[in-house]
Amino acid sequence: MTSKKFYPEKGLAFSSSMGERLVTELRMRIISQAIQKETVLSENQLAKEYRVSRSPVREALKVLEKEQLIRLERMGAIVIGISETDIEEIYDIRLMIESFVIQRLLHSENDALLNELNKILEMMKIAIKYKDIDEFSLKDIEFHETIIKSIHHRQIMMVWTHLRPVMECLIILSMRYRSQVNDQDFNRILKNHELIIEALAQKEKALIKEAFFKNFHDVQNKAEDLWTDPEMMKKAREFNGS
Amino acid sequence: MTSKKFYPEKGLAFSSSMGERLVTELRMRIISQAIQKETVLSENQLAKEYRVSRSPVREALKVLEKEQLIRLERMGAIVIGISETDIEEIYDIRLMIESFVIQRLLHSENDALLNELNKILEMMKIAIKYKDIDEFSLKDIEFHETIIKSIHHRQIMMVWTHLRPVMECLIILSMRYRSQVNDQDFNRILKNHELIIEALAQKEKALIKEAFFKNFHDVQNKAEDLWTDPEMMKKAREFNGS
DNA sequence: GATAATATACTTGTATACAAGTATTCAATT
DNA sequence: AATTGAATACTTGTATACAAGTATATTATC
Repeated sequence: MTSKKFYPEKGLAFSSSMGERLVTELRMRIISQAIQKETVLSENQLAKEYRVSRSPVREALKVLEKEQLIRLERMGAIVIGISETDIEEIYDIRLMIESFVIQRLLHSENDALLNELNKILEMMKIAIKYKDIDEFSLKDIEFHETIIKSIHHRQIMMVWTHLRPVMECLIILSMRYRSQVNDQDFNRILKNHELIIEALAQKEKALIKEAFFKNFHDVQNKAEDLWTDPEMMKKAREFNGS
Repeated sequence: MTSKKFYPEKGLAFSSSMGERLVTELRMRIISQAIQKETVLSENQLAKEYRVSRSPVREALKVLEKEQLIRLERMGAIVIGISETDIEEIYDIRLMIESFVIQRLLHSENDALLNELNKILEMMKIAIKYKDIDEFSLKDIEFHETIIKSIHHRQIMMVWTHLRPVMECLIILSMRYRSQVNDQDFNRILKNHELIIEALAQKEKALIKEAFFKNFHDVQNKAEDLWTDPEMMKKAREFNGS
């Protein structure tokens, strides 16, 4: 791949194919508006640009279409991108998933889960300490994924898996932005996650819901202007660690 | 494509590529257990079998992997198939989606929707009258899809779109089975759908939920032994209209 | 006979070639 | 000047070729 990468290397699996790398990179470029809405992408053009053959490009475009980031038409793929409405709706789905998961969690043992969550939380703290924002974002997502995984519901997991890549980009960008604007946000996020763990330990539905909602509110609303301000987004896109 | 098709032709879009056709056919074969669990599929073998090149096969396998019907490994794709737990879980998701939709529907105008639903219901009746079971199944799904579409929520729609193909197969097979075992089921299903329309017209939450749940119960539980009895499944698979 | 090395027949990932279809351009004709 | 029509430069869908890696089977060696 030729030009500057916007998606963090460590988010990728060790041995990922060209196709997979292309997907993550294109996805990040579309969501961060480095590739603008309505742009027409063609397989040949992308193949040339990223110095690969059409096969992996084709594969990538199919994935992005399923994520509704592009529209595959007869002559070229049209970039759809992400609107503010989309972001709200994505959090609708996340809320749906996590509500379902909470419900199930009440009826099952969760010591192993709490242990795992504490581990991830500690890692989040370290990431912040060393100002590794991207790592922090990835661990944040891992935190929630761990909770979702714990109920062993394949179909819920599928919905999550399908949603995750896009949400991951949203969170990475949003966190990069915050790290430049308001450092203190991270402390609150850490606190929220501590609260979630505590609430899960007590197994009280109301408490758990409250903890989740609190985190939700914090995550969802804090970076609103990022998505409308091209300058801000440019900064977030080109941010590279500390 | 060479051998007998299990997926109804009319479920396919007019101009679908080899890859798309392959997906629907393989999906149906896996879900209906014509291809058994643990079977190892290779791109070359499938290409030879269906007389196409590796490209469309490859494309199809990628889709089936996303649906968790197969597992792509280094040497071949392993068929996972669908368990009874999976079916339950799929209906969990469907319930989640439809609950969300109901919630939204209460706050919006729905005359156009009711009209559309009545049209589809009438078509379902005609389909039954002429014993076109597959058409009935497809219309049943269209009925629910129409309701979901009506709230204009792209992300909910994405979850549905992702879930639909597998559910479509489940419903098609289940309906084919019922048509051989108990004709009267269809009348009840029709009644359930009438009830849904009426409830939606009255815009009363409790009533709507009841109508949906009633239909759910009927749909979910009636063909349980189909999924465990290979003989039954064989019949459902090879069923071709009246 | 048991084990190690090699040969082989597979597998996928990527590159490329070709066919069929579509938008565009530009010139000829009315 | 407007419109038709052919040439062209694109597009995707599919087939095929090649490289790199992996499992299996066979052979050679002890």
